[in-house]
Amino acid sequence: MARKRFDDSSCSVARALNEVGDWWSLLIVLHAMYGTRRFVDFQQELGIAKNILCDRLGRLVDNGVLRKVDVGEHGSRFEYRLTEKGRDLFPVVIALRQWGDKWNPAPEQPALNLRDRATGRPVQMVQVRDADGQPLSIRDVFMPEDSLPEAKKG
Amino acid sequence: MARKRFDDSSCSVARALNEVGDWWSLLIVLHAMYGTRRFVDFQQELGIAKNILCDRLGRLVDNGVLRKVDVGEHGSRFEYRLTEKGRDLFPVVIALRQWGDKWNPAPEQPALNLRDRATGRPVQMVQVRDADGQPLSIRDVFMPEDSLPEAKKG
DNA sequence: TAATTTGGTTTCTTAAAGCAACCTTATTAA
DNA sequence: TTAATAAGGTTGCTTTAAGAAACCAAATTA
Repeated sequence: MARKRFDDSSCSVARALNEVGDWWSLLIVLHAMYGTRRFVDFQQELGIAKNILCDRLGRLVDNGVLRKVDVGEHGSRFEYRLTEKGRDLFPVVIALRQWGDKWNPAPEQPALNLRDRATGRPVQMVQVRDADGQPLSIRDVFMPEDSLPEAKKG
Repeated sequence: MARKRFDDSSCSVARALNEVGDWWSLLIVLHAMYGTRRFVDFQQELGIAKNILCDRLGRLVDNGVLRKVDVGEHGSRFEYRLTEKGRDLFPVVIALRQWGDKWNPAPEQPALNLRDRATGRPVQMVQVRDADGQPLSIRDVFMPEDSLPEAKKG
């Protein structure tokens, strides 16, 4: 693969993708949000090779997305739990799932049915909103000069 | 790499990641949202190898995220423009950028400063919201049985 | 005490990423 | 009018990561 790293990129999306932008990491986070915590459970649910899972869990822990908790008192039993940073990926994951449900629905699979625990009502589509809460499309926004990526500035 | 494909996965996040979940695709979409349309511009802005860029653009076109437009009348000049499906990734990209700005801010780089074109006011944080528009954390929601991923059902 | 589970590590193979060179068709410059 | 450059690729080679399978040690369970 010889992947390019983006650790030092001036773009925060690139840096974010460096942490969770590979094939597995975001799926691991997703399953962690579904409630998975144990190594073997991730392995079975995702169908991921153990060495890759090791690597990804370690990387996610290093990046502060998960933390490794020693359970079972004297070693050899661990749980991987989302940190606040990891839980903060909630809108990203849900937005991605809603996009997938909309544009590549599985014929036999129901779309995301995420509900407010308090009221039982389904959640809204994740959207970019203006200060008044109105949804904005990409055509409705602009970015001041200083927010554009490097190469576009000169 | 020998990557596992998720085309047939029952999880729409996995299928979404199959289309835009690699290292480059989402960055290409991001730059397309910033206004980039030409092959050479993507190449220079992203610092991506030409063959990889070719492959990714072609894949994004195949998947209906971009469309290739013939400009310059008689061939050899093209533009890659976002489709509606591509533009629909707006909340995903913005949520990811906001996450990156929050958790891995670049010391010298300003955070995302995206503004409503109509009012000039900054956009809100992208969040999952209940039916009344109130932000929900992952702890505030639940998923009915039929929305859980395969492996958790049995 | 033996078998199994958990959470790994090691080795090997395969395939993708990245680099550089090359190529064709237009356009621009001399 | 010819030469140089730009756009948009393609090809071939090298490096490196992904994936499969085997192996392993500590702890738990039978």
